[in-house]
Amino acid sequence: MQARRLAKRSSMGSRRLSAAAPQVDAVRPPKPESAWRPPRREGSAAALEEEDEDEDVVVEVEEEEEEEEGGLGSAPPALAGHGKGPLRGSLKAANIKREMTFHAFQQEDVKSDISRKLPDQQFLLFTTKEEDLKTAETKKLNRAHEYEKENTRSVCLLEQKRKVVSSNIDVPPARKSLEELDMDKVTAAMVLTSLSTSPLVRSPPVRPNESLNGSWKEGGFVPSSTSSSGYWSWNAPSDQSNPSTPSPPLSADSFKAFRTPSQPDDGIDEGETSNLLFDEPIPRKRKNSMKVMFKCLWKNCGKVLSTAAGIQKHIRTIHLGRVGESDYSDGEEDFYYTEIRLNTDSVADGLSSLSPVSPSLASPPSLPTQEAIRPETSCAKTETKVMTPLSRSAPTNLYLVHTDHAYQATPPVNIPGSAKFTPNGSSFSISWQSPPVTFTGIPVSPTHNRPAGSGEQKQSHTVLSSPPRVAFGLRKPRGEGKKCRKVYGMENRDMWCTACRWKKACQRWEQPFFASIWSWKILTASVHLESAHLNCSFHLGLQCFHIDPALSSTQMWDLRRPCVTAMQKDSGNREISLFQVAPARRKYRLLWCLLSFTARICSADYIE
DNA sequence: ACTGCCGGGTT
DNA sequence: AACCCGGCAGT
Repeated sequence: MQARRLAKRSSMGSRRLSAAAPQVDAVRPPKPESAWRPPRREGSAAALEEEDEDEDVVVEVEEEEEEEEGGLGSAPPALAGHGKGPLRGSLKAANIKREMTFHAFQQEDVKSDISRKLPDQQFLLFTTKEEDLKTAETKKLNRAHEYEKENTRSVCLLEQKRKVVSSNIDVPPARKSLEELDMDKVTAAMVLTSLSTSPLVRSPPVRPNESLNGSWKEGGFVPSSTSSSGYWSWNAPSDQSNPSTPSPPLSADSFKAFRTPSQPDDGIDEGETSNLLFDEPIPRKRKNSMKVMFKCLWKNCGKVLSTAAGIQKHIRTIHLGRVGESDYSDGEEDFYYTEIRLNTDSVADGLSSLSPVSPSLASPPSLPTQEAIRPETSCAKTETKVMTPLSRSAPTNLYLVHTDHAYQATPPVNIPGSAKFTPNGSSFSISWQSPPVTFTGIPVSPTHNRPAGSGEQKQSHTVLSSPPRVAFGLRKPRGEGKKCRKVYGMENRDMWCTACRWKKACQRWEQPFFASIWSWKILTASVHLESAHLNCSFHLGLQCFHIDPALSSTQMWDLRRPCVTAMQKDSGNREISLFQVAPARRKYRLLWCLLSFTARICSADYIE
């Protein structure tokens, strides 16, 4: 058998190579492991520039962005040296953004998010576009009409999106321009006014696009026709909107958390970051009922604190062992905690579930997930349990997916068809978090997006109350999304994701990051690398991303552990702007992932 | 009939 | 663990 198989495969493989090539253009020849050495703070950062140039920019906005570059002014030390460096390129992600309902708006978010969180890190680079923004602003008026047009074209964009995608990493300008600040103020005012603040929602810098995009301003990011692009839409409605928030003014704390000491105040981050995450748009309905909590993601910890500072400290001192520097944060803590937003309504549940202990009990509605049932690593179990309960209240936690098999990692937001909660537990309906945000158009596994299917789900996923109790067997509902077999065909079996190759549930086409959209915070995502090599690919949502070894090798960030960052365009409609991976045992841990598309930073933690 | 993928076996 | 596949179940 084996022989047979091997033979078969080998032959296929060869075939495949040729076939596949096109798709993976982004990928570069595998690099020796050496590439993965632990990052050296300084030097390595060579540039990661992605040359996306070729890509046609779908969005006009981007044009501006690209120009800018100069603004990197205050890049993190690590980056600074590089000069334009690698990351500097503006994230072209913007292109995509348009496609997305979010539009420019999102981009900004992304940047901001990133910068915010990882100030030290390359993310700063992202922030960048500020300058662009400036320019944009000036042009804003002129462009306004253009944007509108674009919006109208949003639909077209969908198609286009495939064409373009590139992502460059921008070096974030450390500071905001005055203009931006003003804009931010304005925006912030708007947002604040409409929203109770949430960490997520910080004053968004006003971007040209944003200004144009009235939809979200209004009460929510309603998918305007433009949004049609539709992938995402905001349903303003619910209060649940995640972002809403937080009593605890996370703002300050939370922000800090993200910021690196190195760039403490630039307001940029804030401004930028503040952008909104998708959440921002949600304006109106924010209830004050939302509460933000911060949960430690450290294995077997699960501690939940009300402030980012608190959780950071907890992580620093307890898990990172930095007692002495308890006050100093380099941002690493960010990787180990996540923010959870609780709707007061559900707070009770959430809290109960939050407790590191016995969460499982808390979530009655949640169906028994396979995971729960399956024997898994203790960690996994723990996480699962904890998360499950949270799913309702704190989806973010769900992102942590631990599976026994990497290939089974569940996308953080895996919403199996009809809003069922999949066994993986991690799945939860998206609705929960971002009630306001509805992911409408994702081509991919539509099923995931539709929580609505179940009667329980309220209109438009808005609320994710509880997973449908459907008695779903252990068997995962059959995925409706694309599957590797269909996509690549039997002939290209090698191109299939490992899960498909092993006849397991396909993950490649899942949309793990959806969730990320709403939770701008670092999320633990299910994203994982398929192999231990840099030149491996990992799947985010629809796309299979290939890590470019070359870039990776040049981009090293000081995360205190080996990690690599790389910018990559995806070969398809989605783009991954930047991601970092750190080796975690044999696997690599995806620390952050930025999808221009989603404009969110995600972190994935792979647990063996 | 085809496809997805679970459950469990093999390497 | 990684890999594979029989066979069930959904389409």
